[in-house]
Amino acid sequence: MINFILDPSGGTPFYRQIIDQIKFGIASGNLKTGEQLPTVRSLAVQLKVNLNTIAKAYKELEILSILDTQQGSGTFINANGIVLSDEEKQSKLQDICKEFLTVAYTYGFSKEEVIAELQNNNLNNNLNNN
Amino acid sequence: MINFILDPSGGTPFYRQIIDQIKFGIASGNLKTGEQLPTVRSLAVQLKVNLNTIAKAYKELEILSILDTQQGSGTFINANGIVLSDEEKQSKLQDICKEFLTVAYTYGFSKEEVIAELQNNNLNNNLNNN
DNA sequence: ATTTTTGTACTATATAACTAATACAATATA
DNA sequence: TATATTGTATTAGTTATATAGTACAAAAAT
Repeated sequence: MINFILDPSGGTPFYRQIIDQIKFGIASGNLKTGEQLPTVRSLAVQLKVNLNTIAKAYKELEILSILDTQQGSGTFINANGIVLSDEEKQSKLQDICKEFLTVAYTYGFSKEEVIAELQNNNLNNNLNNN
Repeated sequence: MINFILDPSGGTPFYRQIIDQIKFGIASGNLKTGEQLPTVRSLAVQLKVNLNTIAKAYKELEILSILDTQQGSGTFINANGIVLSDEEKQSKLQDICKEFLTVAYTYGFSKEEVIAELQNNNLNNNLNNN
């Protein structure tokens, strides 16, 4: 379960706020594998936006294999995060690490600093089966 | 020194490609502190875009204190990465680490995996004075 | 002091992004 | 088999983004 909330200021599009909250919900363990998300209509009503805005968020996450959706029944958290081959996983890992280090270095942080902070971070997830 | 290149396909805006290449140039050590970047006009001619496109990239990096620019003389790599107070630095470090871990977890990577890959990464920078 | 070089500001335009209204289609349920 | 529930598709309108053309302003160089 997760409590969706939209911030109209700040400039971040509604659909992206929803995407981020779902991603963080998974990463933090608040959304479990197989769990059903609110229907596009119910969440649209709750957040006072059009149902297409919700559908757009769900769709993007479905393309990433984060969600699993069937017309008629609903949208669910997919089993094992994003599905990639071993080569793709390794390449993706290198990509996101390089991107992250570039940002960190540009801010003046050292590799040791970021690793220490990562180890200190208590964000955890419920999907790992590596 | 750095060799700018623009990819018209791929959808990434020209000005953002320039920003990314400068950031990576700094993170990789190919751009040194105090080094002058090409003038907005010369780079615009070289890349066959309008000078405002270059100016927009330089401007965004100047706001982040990554570049230092003076009308009449040119644009230069600023001394010490982004300038922040200790509190701001710590907060920023936590922010980017949380963001990074969320992405990593969503892809199914464990904290150990990303730390191992970070340690394995040989990207280095020339700005650290921590 | 004049000219050249450098970044800046203003304006316009085309494209993309975002959100909504509403109709459609597939599945589940009574 | 109807009907309700769920996601999907189409269309439209508004706003934001990206880029360019051109004029302006500040600093350096002569």
